[in-house]
Amino acid sequence: MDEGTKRGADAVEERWRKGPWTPQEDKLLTAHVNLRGGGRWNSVSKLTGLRRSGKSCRLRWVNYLRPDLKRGKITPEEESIILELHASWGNRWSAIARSLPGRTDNDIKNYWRTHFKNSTPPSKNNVENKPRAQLLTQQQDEEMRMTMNEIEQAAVAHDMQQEMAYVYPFTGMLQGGSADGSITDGSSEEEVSWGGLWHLDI
DNA sequence: AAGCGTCTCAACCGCCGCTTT
DNA sequence: TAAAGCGGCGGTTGAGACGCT
Repeated sequence: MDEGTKRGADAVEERWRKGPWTPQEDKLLTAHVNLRGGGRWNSVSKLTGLRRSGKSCRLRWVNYLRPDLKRGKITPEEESIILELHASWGNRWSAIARSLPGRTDNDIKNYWRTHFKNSTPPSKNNVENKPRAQLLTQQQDEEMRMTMNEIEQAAVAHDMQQEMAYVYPFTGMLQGGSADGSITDGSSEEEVSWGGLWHLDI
């Protein structure tokens, strides 16, 4: 059965914009996430006035707008991590991405397809044949080992978020916004505020 | 300089599983 | 408890950039 017919929210598709994001849309989304945080992506699209689905907003943020994203080529170190983790986990790109701070599952997926798809090394753990639950347990063990490294990286990401707050100072001008980027309670005013932001010449 | 093939990356689609009602 | 809503994930595609002939 077609997803669009089954799921009501996604079924009204004509009203959603598709295709490449404009700089204005990027700024709106960035400002909103900086102000109110991620998650609840459907409400993000409503509150910002963006004619994008919640899924599309999430994807844009996760793959492109996040301040802690690392740009540029995959380094040899990263490549060896990808190879190692892929041997253990298979195509679990999001899990692999969590072990490579600043890289998205999309980055890794694209990189793998380009460089290794047609020369896949034999998986030492034969991951393709393992049940998902077993994979998850193995993955959790692996992730536990990465924890200390991730804590360090999170600290770096926190610094970068503060930097973003500097880059997008107009977010602080909005009603309900606070200087430290903390999330405030939703109100009937916020739609008005975001509607106003949508019309800002930014 | 033009044509062609390859690479890179942004974005969409469909499915799955968790959460909420 | 079942259904609906939603977020997350993996697979796939298409357009633009780039390099080679």
